Amino acid sequence: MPRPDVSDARRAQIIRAAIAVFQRDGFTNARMADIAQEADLSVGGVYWYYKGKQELVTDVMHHIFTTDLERMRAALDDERPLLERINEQIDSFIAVYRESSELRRLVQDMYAQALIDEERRAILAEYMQAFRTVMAAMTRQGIEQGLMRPDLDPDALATALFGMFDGILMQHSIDPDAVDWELSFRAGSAALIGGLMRHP
Amino acid sequence: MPRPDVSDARRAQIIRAAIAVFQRDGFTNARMADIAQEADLSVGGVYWYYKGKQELVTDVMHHIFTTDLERMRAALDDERPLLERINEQIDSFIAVYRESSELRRLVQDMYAQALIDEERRAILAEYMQAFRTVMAAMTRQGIEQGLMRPDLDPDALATALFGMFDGILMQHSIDPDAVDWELSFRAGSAALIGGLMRHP
Amino acid sequence: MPRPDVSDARRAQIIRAAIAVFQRDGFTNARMADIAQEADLSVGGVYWYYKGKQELVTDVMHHIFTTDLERMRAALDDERPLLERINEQIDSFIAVYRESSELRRLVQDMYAQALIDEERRAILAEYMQAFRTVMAAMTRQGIEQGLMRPDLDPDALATALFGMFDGILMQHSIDPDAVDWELSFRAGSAALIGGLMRHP
Amino acid sequence: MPRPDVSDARRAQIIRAAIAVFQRDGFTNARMADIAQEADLSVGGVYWYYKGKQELVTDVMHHIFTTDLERMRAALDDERPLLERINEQIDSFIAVYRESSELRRLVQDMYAQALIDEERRAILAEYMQAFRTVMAAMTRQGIEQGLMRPDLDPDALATALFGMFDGILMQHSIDPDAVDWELSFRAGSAALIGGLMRHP
DNA sequence: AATGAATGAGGATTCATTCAT
DNA sequence: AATGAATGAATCCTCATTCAT
Repeated sequence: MPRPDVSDARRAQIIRAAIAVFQRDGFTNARMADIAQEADLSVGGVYWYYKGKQELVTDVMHHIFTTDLERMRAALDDERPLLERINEQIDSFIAVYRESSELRRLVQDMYAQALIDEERRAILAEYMQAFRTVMAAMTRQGIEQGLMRPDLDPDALATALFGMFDGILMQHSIDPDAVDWELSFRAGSAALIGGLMRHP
Repeated sequence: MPRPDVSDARRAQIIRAAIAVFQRDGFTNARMADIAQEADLSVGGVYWYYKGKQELVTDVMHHIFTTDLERMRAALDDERPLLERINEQIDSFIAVYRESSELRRLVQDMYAQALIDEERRAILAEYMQAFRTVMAAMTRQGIEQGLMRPDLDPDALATALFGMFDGILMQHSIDPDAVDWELSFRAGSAALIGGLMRHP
Repeated sequence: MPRPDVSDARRAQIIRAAIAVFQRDGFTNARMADIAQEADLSVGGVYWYYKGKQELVTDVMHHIFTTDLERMRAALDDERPLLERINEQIDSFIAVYRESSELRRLVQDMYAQALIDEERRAILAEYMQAFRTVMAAMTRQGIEQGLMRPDLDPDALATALFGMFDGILMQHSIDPDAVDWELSFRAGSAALIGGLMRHP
Repeated sequence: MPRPDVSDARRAQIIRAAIAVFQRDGFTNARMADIAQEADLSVGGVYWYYKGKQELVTDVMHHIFTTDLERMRAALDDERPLLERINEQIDSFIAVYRESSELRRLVQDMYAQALIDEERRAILAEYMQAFRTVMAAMTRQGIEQGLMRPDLDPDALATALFGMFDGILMQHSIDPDAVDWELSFRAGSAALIGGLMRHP
């Protein structure tokens, strides 16, 4: 009678612990021993499932972004009216962050890591590109449908919109008391999208 | 006859070296020995002027932001027409980054550091607040002057605008080939500010 | 009906795997996990038959030398003419090495181990002594039979002869291209034995 | 007033300590911390002078062989009678080992290392080749001068002779009580060289 | 003022060994 | 009998910091 395979459970358990420790201490300061303890494992136990700290960091990054990426890609094939979908994207962006704003610490650290490590940079680049692709496609549809001004640059605007969201969260994580991120999200996107409309 | 005090020159020399090394390797990976070498000093020489790595990092952060902070504060007391001053802010933001885009690596790292170290968080928070204050004051003036819609939230919009700039640069630093930051800057701010106007 | 006892087969299987891995990586670098894999067993499976790495190393050493030792001891009771037996020893030494020169890596490693571990030293000492005993006995017979010069020291010459063989193989294993071990064997033993003869 | 440069002294001090520890524990088992302690330094102190354990091992190997190598090479340019020089080589080989027989442990370990590490193999190969070159050159001179039999293979005999010396020491280090290495040296080389002579 | 040799705590990683199943 | 997940002690190496000169 073979024992049930606990590999997936263990890996999940380790990832959960790693996220917790990385959030608290940052990728560089985090110690493997602490991750092991947080995962109720020995150091060697963590190494049974992960080759090393690098791989753990990379896997955490993938793990963090996977859900978001899938949602964004799904939005591309959506058939509903444009403004509805745009607002849905914004709403889901807000919802995700509201539920797990503490993950922001990780994202911030990833941005720093990306400048030093090529593999991590590539992961982030893929994620960002996916978001921009969705936003740019929506703008293109808006232009085609006559909703938006025809002289717009969809890619530049997608970059600006994603940047706005990201930059607002950044400020919130640095100074939570001074920044009402949700209000800024809504005000900023309303103004920005308003500026795109043909007859505002 | 006392020798001339070279302290300021030395500190500047060390800061310059530290910026170079921090940019290349990140705050955490950077080694004091490398900074010393870059500054043409011995390790002990660096410690003569700086208590330790922490202080050096902090000082670099202050140094990086000081110029920007002063320019922004000056804009508040400016008497010229609003749109002119807004555009000037945008232009100078662009100019600064164009000349020293490699400093972005440091900023990104600072964001990560801020989540771990309270003192560094405070420095960043101050800088961000200063920018938002300037932008919000301008929006308030725009509303008072009847240029902009009266239902706007100046603070939220300032957060959104600063976030947009910062977020665009973030994307550019992660994926330079995929992001035309200057175009995104101009397209984004045009749309955003356009959305604020009473009669666009 | 009890299952057939596979213990001996398993041990042989493990020894075979251990020899392969020890040859490749050396005793110290070799990992139990690799030996287990090579033996198509789990790590725990190896430990079922062997108390630990130490015992495995020791057993491999015994295993390697057993065949040689038995052949040498047989030569002592041989009734054939002296020179014939000497040449046979030399030929079989050559034959053994020709067929399994890769085992030399193990022997070399054993010599190093012997200096650190007393039990392993004893195993080697026994093997070497057996060879010397055979060679010395032959020399004594040669002197008694009037073939060789009466002033010879049989033990010293046995040491020299065994050393010569061993030392030639050592050089070959270090620098295979520079050393024709078989030629050196034959030239060396011809000269050495020639120097022992009464009327050469 | 600059302090005197202690680098050479320190390196010598570390090498001395490393030799002691390597002799006692073998290259692989030896711990950097023990070497540091033996050298009256901290671990970091050792690393100030040596990049790592590898470099320390390599340097020790070079250090051990340098003297021998130089003596051997000098013998090639010697103008004295052949037999005198041969005997001198043998005598000096004996003298060196008599004074530092405990170094043999290191040599033995090097042989084992050589099978695993290419750089170390090359160091040993160079040393062995140098010895063989000297011995072969002497044999060639012996043949040319009519002292030795013309059908000899100088290279093979050089290999055999060096092997004999090395192999005798090997046996001595494994079983000091059973092996009179000096006697074996003299008996073995007398017989071997006797076997080379034209009119013995 | 400045040097740079020296310190030593800290952290990632390895691997022989164990043991619940 | 056999598995293989899990343990944790051991060890190499790094680097911020100190201090005698």
